[in-house]
Amino acid sequence: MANTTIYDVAGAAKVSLATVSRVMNNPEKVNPETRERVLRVIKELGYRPNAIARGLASRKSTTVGVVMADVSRASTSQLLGGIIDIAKKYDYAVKLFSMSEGEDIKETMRAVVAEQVDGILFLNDELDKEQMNMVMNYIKDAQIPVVLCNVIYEDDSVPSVSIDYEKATYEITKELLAAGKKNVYFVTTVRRYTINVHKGIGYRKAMTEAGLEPLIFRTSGDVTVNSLHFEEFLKNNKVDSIISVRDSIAVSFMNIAIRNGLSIPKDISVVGLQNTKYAILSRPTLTCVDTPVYDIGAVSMRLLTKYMQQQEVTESKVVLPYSIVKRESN
Amino acid sequence: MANTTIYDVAGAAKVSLATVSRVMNNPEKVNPETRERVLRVIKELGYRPNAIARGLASRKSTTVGVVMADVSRASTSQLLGGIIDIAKKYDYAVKLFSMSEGEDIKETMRAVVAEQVDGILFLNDELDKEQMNMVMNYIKDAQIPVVLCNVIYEDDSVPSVSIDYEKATYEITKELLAAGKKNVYFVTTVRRYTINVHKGIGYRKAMTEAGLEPLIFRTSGDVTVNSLHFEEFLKNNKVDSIISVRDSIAVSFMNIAIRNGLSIPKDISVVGLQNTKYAILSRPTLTCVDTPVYDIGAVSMRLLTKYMQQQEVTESKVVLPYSIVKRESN
DNA sequence: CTGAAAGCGCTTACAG
DNA sequence: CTGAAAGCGCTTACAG
Repeated sequence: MANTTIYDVAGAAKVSLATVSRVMNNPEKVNPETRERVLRVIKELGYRPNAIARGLASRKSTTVGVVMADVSRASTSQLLGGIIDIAKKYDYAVKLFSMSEGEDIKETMRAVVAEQVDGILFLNDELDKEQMNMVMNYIKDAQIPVVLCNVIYEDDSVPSVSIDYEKATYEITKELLAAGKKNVYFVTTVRRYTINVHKGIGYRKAMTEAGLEPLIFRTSGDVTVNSLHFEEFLKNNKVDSIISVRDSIAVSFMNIAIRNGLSIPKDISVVGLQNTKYAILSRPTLTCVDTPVYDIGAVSMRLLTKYMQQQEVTESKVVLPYSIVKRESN
Repeated sequence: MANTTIYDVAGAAKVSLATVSRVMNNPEKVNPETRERVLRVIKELGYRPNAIARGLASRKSTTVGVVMADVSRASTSQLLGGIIDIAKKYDYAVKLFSMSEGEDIKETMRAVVAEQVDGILFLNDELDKEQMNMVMNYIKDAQIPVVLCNVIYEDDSVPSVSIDYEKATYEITKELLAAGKKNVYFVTTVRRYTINVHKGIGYRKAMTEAGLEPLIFRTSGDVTVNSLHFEEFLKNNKVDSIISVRDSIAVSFMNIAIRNGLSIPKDISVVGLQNTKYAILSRPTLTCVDTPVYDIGAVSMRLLTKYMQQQEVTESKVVLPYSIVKRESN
């Protein structure tokens, strides 16, 4: 039972291997009786076609490549959750490729292509414009469908799924301003992730419209590092509210503020832009823009199946809705 | 440049495809001059062998299958981080398979085998004994090397990597008892994950040795659910310390306790058994057994490469060291 | 050291 | 509706 092949099935069902293959791929072209007989044998032997051989013969691997920067980031794993569920539903296998900082990006892309994936889900939002151009051109040359998954890239020809980060951040900034806040800081990462850049644009817009100077504070995603930053920050700046690109950074900020005798939200309002589990495990709980990360993953995967199967796509740039979850921090 | 094949390389280098293949797989068998010539052409054309074709011909896919329950769990993604890094180093591709609750386990295993992976990393610790037996037998029949990654299974013939959860929990329970605690509760999940069961064994042992009755409280991993549980729990029980199988649950507990006017650690000591980011983002910060999850993933993958390449393995059950990180919560 | 040839386990026109 | 045969892009004994 170790390795049943199509020949074994053909032999046991007394048909040719071509017929077995047809039963699996074009059942309607096979006489119902023969079909049933073959199906029975397949079941009996627990036969599953060798995916590699099938891939070579059909020139389709029914595998998608997921290219990401870092799995351990919460958003990455949430995206993966959505991707895997939908991939399973459509019978695609999922191969993972990481592009760590400092590694050869082109080499990784070459590996992805060599693995013969039928489509690519690109989740790495840590590349700069030039690198993105290179990667996208490479994929285009290889003629592999691609969907950007929670990554912003200014080229309308590349399909993508995300939310309108600019608008969401604009909106929540307006809310803080409407509540009478003046010194609204935008706390973002030192690293320039594409989506965080867009959050920043929305924030600036709201501030500028209100006749205020944008106030931006950059810090590390590493909690041990940003704690020290925040002590400094609070000492040197007048601040009545902050908007943080990451929930964990917002929570870290709240902890420092409270330790320094400040009260949240009385002295400072705090909002996050993700709505992860950190937001409900903090004290006070964190008001957030809710980014539907799992859905972004799921929808990307679904969109990619359409491209891989040459189905018609009406909307190549999907913008999912978001909501704002009001909690205790503002 | 879309799809360079071995024939293109052979043609351009004026050798047969067999020689090109040898340059890639057994370079020492090729005349250095020819080898250099071929390598130059490979580089020029940006050639990478079609992984699928190579897989079929060599009957090795250089792919490992990672079988897990749920990607979005923090520990899963951390394990994945270690796995991916090492897989990349050894030139293995990584394919993901999820086994969600209620799905057909055998069907998933059939899929894994059909995908022709060279080895399996099994991360799903949510199966019961019977299910594990079935899965392990299936893998054995298929003759695919497997390593259990942070999963406990009582069969010494199956290689695995984890820490000694029993001992770690025993130790930290002893520490609490040594500090004079009497009502030490073990807070675990309703679901019986294999590693949590082993944590429980260590806890019971310490309690029993101290002549105390084990006090076990089961709750949900879902914060909105366990918050309510904890209110009830605090009302009805005398408790001076808790040990939680998950950091997030410990943090949730602290929040509820503090909201109910209790002080941590003055009234209740709290410790976690993971050491995730939750432990440093809580107020107070959480004392933890530090489980080196990334390392468990990395070491599992390394171990698996040895099996896949028929290298000798001296230690099939790897038990990694852990440490205890003292913070503010006890 | 190198090439011709068989074969990996499938799919897919092509006949019949 | 079914089978024989070619072919997918490689690897690997086998000759030479």
